[in-house]
Amino acid sequence: MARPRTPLLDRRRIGAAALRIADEQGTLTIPALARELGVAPSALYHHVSGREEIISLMREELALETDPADWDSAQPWEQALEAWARSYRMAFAAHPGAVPLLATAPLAEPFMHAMYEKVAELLLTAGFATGQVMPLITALESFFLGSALDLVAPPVMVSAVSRETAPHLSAVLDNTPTDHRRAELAFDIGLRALLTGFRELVPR
Amino acid sequence: MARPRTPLLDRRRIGAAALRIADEQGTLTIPALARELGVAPSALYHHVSGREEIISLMREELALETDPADWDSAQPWEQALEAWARSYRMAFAAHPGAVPLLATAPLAEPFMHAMYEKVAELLLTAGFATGQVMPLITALESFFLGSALDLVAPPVMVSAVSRETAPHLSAVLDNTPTDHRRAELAFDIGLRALLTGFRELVPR
DNA sequence: CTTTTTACTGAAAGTCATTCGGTAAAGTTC
DNA sequence: GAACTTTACCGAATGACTTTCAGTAAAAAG
Repeated sequence: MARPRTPLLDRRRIGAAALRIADEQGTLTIPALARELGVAPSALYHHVSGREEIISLMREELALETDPADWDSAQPWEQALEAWARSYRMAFAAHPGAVPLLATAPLAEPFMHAMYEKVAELLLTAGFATGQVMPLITALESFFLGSALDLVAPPVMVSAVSRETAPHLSAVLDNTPTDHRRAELAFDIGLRALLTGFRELVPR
Repeated sequence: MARPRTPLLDRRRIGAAALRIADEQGTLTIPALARELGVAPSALYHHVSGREEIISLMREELALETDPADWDSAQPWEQALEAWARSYRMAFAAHPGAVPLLATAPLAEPFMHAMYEKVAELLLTAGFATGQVMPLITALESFFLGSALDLVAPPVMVSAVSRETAPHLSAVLDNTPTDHRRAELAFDIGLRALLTGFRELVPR
């Protein structure tokens, strides 16, 4: 019960386990994470500086789950952006319980740079102005993140009393699915709108 | 030191003080909030059920800060939506430190209903199909929330090393402001794109 | 004036993140 | 391969936090 013959922990395993815990329980505590890893809580601090860094590792793990082959910069930019969006969304949708933790977690620089470089090149070759590219990327990512949070947002319920005071809302909600398709529809319509809006921004 | 001659607390004061604390310190703790209110921590539990509810009160306070006169459903729908968006954004931008807490806070039903009812009516009279309205609202709100989170996102820095490995990103970042205009530009371009995208969705 | 309700205090319980000294195995050096 | 240094864990301890609960005295109600 001192040093194990083979290391039990590394940053990768910690991040993956933390993602599992947060996904199942909706929160992340060091004791729970240590239990999942079969280790004492204090052992974690030999590999990470603290809870914040663990959450960053989770975000990293999520980034690794987005299949990079999903979107190639060979395709026309609209298709490539859409593929990026869907792979982004799928990663978050696979871990809804962890989304609140991940929403504010900074992605470590090398990961971010790799992704942004790829998208930046895509948009530049598509003909967008240099000064437009970063705002476009940020706007897209904001939408992705907001949509991820929407995955765990409490569903809007119209009670009987408000049915009279909010007739339009009631009618609208009657025509809105209550299951997972609700968030999906919103994502689809928003993504489509963003892409058509972007198309008109390309200098000709 | 028992019951005060006039109540020191009510839900409104608690929410406002909590918003102040979170905004200044970036986090919210019950002791800090109690101190701000000149009260013992346990006193708060006579007015709210716990920390979660306090955060909802903060969200409520924020909603009250959006000037309802800012957007009238009398205007053409594009202008009204844009006004809604800007008042939404301004409220969040006024409390950047609190954004991470507020991002996942559910807004109490009466507030949400009032807002949604107004937007739903707007979109319905604009001619959108009933089944489209809620996805449109959700997509917009996702973008707003994501943009709010972007307000407190760490700025992307291109270190010297990545200048060679990420040439496109470097060029793009050189043409991107680093101050508050960064998030503002992204919001503007995203909002514009969403609105033009929406316009093409109206059944004729 | 008596009774009940209200709005607070103070102490205490339980959980959590984090630190630190100890320990034995693994790796390194000669 | 022996002596050392380093590594990767454990266990205990600290301090902060959220929440509960039994008082308490003023306010409000009857």
